[in-house]
Amino acid sequence: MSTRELLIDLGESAIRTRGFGGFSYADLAAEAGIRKASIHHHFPAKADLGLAVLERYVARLQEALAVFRAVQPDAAGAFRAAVSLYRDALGDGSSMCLCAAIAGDGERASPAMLDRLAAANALVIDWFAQLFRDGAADGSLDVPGGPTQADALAAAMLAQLQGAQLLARAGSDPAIFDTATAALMQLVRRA
Amino acid sequence: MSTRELLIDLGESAIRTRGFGGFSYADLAAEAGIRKASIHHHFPAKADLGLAVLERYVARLQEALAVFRAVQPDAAGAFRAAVSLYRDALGDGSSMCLCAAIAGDGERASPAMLDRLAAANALVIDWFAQLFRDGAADGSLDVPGGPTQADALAAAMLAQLQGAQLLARAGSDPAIFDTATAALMQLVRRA
DNA sequence: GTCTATACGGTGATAGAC
DNA sequence: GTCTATCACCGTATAGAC
Repeated sequence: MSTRELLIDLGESAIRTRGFGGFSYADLAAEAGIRKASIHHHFPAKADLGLAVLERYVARLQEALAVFRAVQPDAAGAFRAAVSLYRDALGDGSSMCLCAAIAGDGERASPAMLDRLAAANALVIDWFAQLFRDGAADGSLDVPGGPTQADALAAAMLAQLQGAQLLARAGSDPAIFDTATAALMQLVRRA
Repeated sequence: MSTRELLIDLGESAIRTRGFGGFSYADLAAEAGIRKASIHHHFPAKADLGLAVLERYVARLQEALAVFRAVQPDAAGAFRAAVSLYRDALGDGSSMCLCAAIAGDGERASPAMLDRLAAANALVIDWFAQLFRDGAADGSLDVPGGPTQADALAAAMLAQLQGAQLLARAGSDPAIFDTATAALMQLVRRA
């Protein structure tokens, strides 16, 4: 693995556990086993690293969501896979998905990062909305309000997932995520 | 108003818009019109200020929730009032409720603050749980799953509200909050 | 690509005068 | 209670040798 890739890995992990403002090049250098100045060679400014982390993350997220639709037999299966994705992002309870982590720590991210963040949220919401429409059509999901409510429900779904991560991390207990998502999952899942 | 109170006001506002790690004594001093050292007189360490902000906030939150139950004719009214409280916390779209803000910016808050945060979340969840049980009993709320699901639904409700704030701030648009909460509100509100 | 060395502002915090 | 002055440290970032 290239040093650049390693730095993106470590950067993503750092952002997801401590926020974009919660780590320094010194931290990263120690973890990577190189010096601060070497990081600046790959990412001149911290915002450059943040953007690289975010862009790779969004690309992977988009890919993962597409795979869910491709390999799962129905909308319900893809839905469960997506919820698992957010649950897994919690790790031991100190981490969150990158979007929630960046949104969480205020305005420390660069404008370019905030743009990508908004685009990433929109991407996920659109994916859920389509999923709910398909699920209502194929009968695998019981969408309250029917297909017309798919868009609002999709935004609610993402808010639910990110909010559940926030609660779980505040309580340092990943199990909180399950409690906080069980209700909406039951509503959307056919018995 | 005492300087101490003023500092707590400014501190709360700063935390809710920029996170606990997102403001400095220098910022606060400029806003308050005094010097940094004067702030240290009232709050020797930044964690002291953070704790004071959090404690006052929790006390006020508890009071507000109690008032909702007292003045609203039924559980549905109190429910709507609580949702409005979280909606109003957004301000122009750059602010969040204190709990979401502190939970959001990683581990910059002191252990004492994180303890209070967990307690505050539990307080709100318990309030919602009781509300849902009462609403199911008085018929003003249509609680999915009935009173037995009140606890899980209460956690989901708080996650929904905080997540909706996160999304709204990420998009710099308070209206996103309404979209992201409409679905769950419809589920819980009797037609 | 990585290093040493350094610049420079910001940060939380303290001492002591008024 | 507020001030000036000062502190040690950490943050991002740069220059230039190897």
